[in-house]
Amino acid sequence: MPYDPSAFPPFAVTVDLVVLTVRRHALCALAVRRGEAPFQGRWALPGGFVRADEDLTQAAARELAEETGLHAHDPATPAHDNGAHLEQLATYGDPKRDPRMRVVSVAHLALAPDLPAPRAGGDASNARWAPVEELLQHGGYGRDGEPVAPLAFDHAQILADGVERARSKIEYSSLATAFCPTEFTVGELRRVYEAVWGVALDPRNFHRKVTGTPGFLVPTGGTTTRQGGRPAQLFRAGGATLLNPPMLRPEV
Amino acid sequence: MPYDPSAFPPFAVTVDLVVLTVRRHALCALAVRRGEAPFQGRWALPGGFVRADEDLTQAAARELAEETGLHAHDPATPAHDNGAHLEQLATYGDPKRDPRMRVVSVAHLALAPDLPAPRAGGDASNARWAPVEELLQHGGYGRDGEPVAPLAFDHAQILADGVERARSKIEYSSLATAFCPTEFTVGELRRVYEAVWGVALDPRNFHRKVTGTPGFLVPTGGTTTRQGGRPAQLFRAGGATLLNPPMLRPEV
DNA sequence: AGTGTTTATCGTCAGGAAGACGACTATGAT
DNA sequence: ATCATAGTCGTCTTCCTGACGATAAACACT
Repeated sequence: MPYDPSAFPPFAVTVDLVVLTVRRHALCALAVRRGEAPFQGRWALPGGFVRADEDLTQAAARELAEETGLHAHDPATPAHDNGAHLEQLATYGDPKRDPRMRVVSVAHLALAPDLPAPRAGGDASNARWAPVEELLQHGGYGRDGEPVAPLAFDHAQILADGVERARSKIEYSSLATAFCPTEFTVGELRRVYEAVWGVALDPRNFHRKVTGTPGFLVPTGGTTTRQGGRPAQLFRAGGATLLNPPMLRPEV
Repeated sequence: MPYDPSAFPPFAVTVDLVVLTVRRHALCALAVRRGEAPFQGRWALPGGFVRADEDLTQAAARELAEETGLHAHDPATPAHDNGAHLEQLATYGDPKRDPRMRVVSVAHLALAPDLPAPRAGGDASNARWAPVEELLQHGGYGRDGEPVAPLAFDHAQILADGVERARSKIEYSSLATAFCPTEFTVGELRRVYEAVWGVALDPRNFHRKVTGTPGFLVPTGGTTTRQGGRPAQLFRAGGATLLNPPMLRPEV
């Protein structure tokens, strides 16, 4: 039976990106300002159309590189090479999510260390890192006193889903190291957990947990650095990707 | 700026279903035989095109009802009403996954109790419950001596992802009850875990764990039934959806 | 030099949960 | 009556966690 184009309705397929990082003790997401209707001038998640010959992951990696300069490393890549972690998040396909046409968006979640400055088409004023609480609050006013408009489309929902994925996934995987540079201290890793979960963790118990889990952290031998206080050992992420038993997220 | 159809390539969007159940102590998935090319005559996961005015979840629920007669209950629905659990799994969009055209498939995972007999377009010979190991083994021979062909398209990968999702999700959620009828015993629930994980669990420790987790199981008062041996208390799924601490999957 | 501050790291202790199993109970089958 | 089968209750040991005391090694002052 030959291919019959009338047998199915055509869709546009996009990828949207939830790019998370930790800056100044807060979990932040990359937002870009929309230059055109609909939602012109509003903040949105970065994203774009999937090209005709492109895999979904390729499209997400391409958009990520275009927006941040980060190259995603394949989850298969063993060692932490300071590229961003990239994984598929979920797909959003409400018929009315884009008023122009039928668009199905395959959202991806990317986790990056703090380093990069955002750039959207070379124009820095149209891209920024914003604390996720700020992007998710509906109505009210941001830190700068400017009234906060909700994200465009269903991007608030996508962002919330991405944040929730990140929060739960660092419990039982070594994913939190994706927020850290190649070499990092136990304290830096702890501050990642604290920022992502929005809680305070006991430094001693945290240290015991992460250093006691085999394969999670490997000391780089080369040892100290500073962040104030006593020098700390430097580690890099070990081969272990699953954390068993998991790191427990405190209640309440 | 008006909508410009030439700005993006058109895609076909489908939903594919990983429908799992537990029968005769084995984790089984619903497979349908393809009636047309490509992969004519091969087994595949049930699925179909998303309609122009349909949400992705609606499309998955519709396909599920068409193939099994099961109606999915919304995850928001509180009580276990013997409908199937349905959730989005992942999206597959390799440019070459369908030789005819560019198809993006949003796979969904459904978990159902044992009861229903499969029916695909009214023809029972074109649909069956098959143990997932049998569907996933490449080459070799099935229980009936018939040579086993791999599933059509990338459905082996989708099935494997769905099985893995189910295996990990019953660890920390009450999802295993979706494999049980409305009322069930602790032993029946344990046999679900054993079938999904492919391990043996200690009946005493399992009983202590599930009855000791508040909100997980509620006794129906009406109490006994038989499955051989001493009568057991009947329970139904409680309101708790998260299992903390999780049920531990035995190693090795 | 001495003192205070900050962060890192090691240790101790009590409570909770899980694995291993023993023991007892209530059915149906022989 | 005896056995086989499942369900349910306890016990004991071990491991992990949370709470928290104590020490160590840097820097910023005075």
